[in-house]
Amino acid sequence: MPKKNQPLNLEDIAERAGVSRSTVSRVINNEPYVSQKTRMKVEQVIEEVGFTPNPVARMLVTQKTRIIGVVIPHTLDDVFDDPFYFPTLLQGVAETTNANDYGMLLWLGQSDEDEARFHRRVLQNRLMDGLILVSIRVNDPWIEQLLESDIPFTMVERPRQFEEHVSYVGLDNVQAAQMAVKHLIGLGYQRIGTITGALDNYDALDRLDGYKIALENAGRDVDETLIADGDFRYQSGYDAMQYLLSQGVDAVFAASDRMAMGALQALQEADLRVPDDVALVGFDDLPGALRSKPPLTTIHQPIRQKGARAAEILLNLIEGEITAPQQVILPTKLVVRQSCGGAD
Amino acid sequence: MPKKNQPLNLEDIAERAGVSRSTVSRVINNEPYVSQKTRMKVEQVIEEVGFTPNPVARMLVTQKTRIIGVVIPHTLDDVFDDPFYFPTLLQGVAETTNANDYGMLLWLGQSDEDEARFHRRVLQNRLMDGLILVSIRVNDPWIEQLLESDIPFTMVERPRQFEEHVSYVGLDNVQAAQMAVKHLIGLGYQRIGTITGALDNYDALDRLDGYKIALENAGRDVDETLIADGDFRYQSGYDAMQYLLSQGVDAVFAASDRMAMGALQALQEADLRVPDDVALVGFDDLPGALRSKPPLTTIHQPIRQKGARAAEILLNLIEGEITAPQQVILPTKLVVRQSCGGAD
DNA sequence: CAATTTTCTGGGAGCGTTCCCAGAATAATG
DNA sequence: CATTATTCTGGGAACGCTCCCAGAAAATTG
Repeated sequence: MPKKNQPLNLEDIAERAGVSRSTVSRVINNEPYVSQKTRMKVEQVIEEVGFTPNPVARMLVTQKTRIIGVVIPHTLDDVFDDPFYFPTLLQGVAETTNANDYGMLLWLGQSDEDEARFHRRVLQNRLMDGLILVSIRVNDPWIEQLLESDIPFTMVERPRQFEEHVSYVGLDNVQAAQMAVKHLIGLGYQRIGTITGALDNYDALDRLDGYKIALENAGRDVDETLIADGDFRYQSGYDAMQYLLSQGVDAVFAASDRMAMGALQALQEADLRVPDDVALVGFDDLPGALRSKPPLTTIHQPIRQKGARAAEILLNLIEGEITAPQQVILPTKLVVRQSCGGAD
Repeated sequence: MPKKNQPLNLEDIAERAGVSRSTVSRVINNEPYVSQKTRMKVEQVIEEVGFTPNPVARMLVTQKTRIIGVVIPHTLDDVFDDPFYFPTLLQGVAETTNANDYGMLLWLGQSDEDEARFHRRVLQNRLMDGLILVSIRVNDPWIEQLLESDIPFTMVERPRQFEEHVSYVGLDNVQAAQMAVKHLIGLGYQRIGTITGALDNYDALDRLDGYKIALENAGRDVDETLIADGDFRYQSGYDAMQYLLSQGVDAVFAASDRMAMGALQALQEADLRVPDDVALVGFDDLPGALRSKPPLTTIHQPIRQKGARAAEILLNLIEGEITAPQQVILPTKLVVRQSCGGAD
């Protein structure tokens, strides 16, 4: 028998096993009401010919694809100045999807593509049971559109709009930034500046808030001239640090490690020592933070878990295990190294 | 009219436009033999209700999914010591898939998952028209299995087995490594060592070959004691450098920038100056190479294009534009910075 | 052991498309 | 204006599953 390249189907298996299509289907889906004997026979045939049911046909009837989308809009160049974050997050998502036999469709916004087109492509492609939104900008229409479309989705930042209607896995950014700044205050620094992340980003806003709150809690005034706008990237940290030096600071909280490293560079070029002349705290705890000179005091965040949890919530939403939006805040912790001083 | 949440189908559109299902299908697929008048009418209705045809139903009949898979087997921890590579490659792939309205299904092998299970999940999931294989290890069964299964696929490294049967986009690694080492020779270094990549990786093998060839071409003997095994990662570069110092070297070619940076660290700790005491050349031209101290001489490779081209070839293969396997070698170039000396 | 319940099995319908074919309408021909 | 060629249109069949229902077989009852 010439086995032509085998798109076998249920009926073929049924025939070979001497049963009906329906029975084979029952066996495959582990349904009850199949006698032990026929079940074994069918399983044997399936094993023999290496049959896998056509997922597309199944999707068509069940109206479920077992695919989730991961959307990273806007060009990645921003995100990728810290290329560590994104792959780690994806690994977290994959952890969950792999374990639950879901697929993961990745949507990367292209720099030269207009946003509307990208939105349409993703939203109209009705191939996904749900979506994970990564690094959504403040006021981005994604959230609203998705809420209307009633496609289940989760975010990996705490949004500020629609917060109670949206599922997300976030950090206690405010709290974390507060910890960092409080630590600097505790060490006796007087003029503590900050380098913010891109202020169209939810995390950046929260970290800035945390900075302010920490100062206020310590009974200090927030000096707006000590707040330098950055965008999470190395270069912006470098530039911001130069500005802050002109303002006079003795400590700086940077909203990302990449910026802290940029700041470090600026300080070194100005022949200033860290932490003796200026203390530095970052955020993220990148692998490189450990190796910088001096090693960077920073806030550790569990990126991988963020992805994994976000995917878990999404799957629960999809499978109707839960129906109300779910919000999770993952813990961060302050990792004290040498860049903030006070260790000795 | 209470618009219940709208899974409209062709027939619904047909009704509203006063035509038949078939005609609507023709309009959507831009087929001829539709009168201008009805075409306009149908298009208007589609626009009005915002209809998109169900992709799953379409897949079922056309037997095409317009989805490609990107497979990164094995745990990513290796790959992610250099997290830059992988996202950049994905961006390249996305460039092509976005432009051609394909989706990109990402498969990340999980560390705790056995390989066989992973293979099955990806191969049996007949949801992809083709695959891109990233960072496949030497002798990995993937290649053979895929060749048998006649699923179109491309690789982003030049494999050493089945080379003529496989489509790939690679680098002229041998040539590139040769350039690097030749450059060191030209600068007069005498004891030139190398730190290899993980030797179960095709690129690593080629780069090692290039190193040897360069020495031979210069009429020198290859001294095996000056070849230190690394695995592309920072730490391995550090360790290997310490070994090479014990052997006595005045220049080192590292098969990745990450390892070169690790080596740099080892050199600094040994109070040796680069390039005065030991010269260093890396591979990859990571963004960080520019910022290391001293800036790293390295081989630049077009990662993003690699992804884009691999995807292009795959789509051609899928759509039958080409049928024979296609091999592409992308150019690399030597970027001379300070770490190799001779600049002044 | 007849009557009822329970387990098991097969076939029809349907998911929403595309493809194919036949027939209607229109245009081009002698 | 009859005939042929061409454009246009609609409906059946198929893709490969799951779901539902009805009927057969087996197990459980009084």
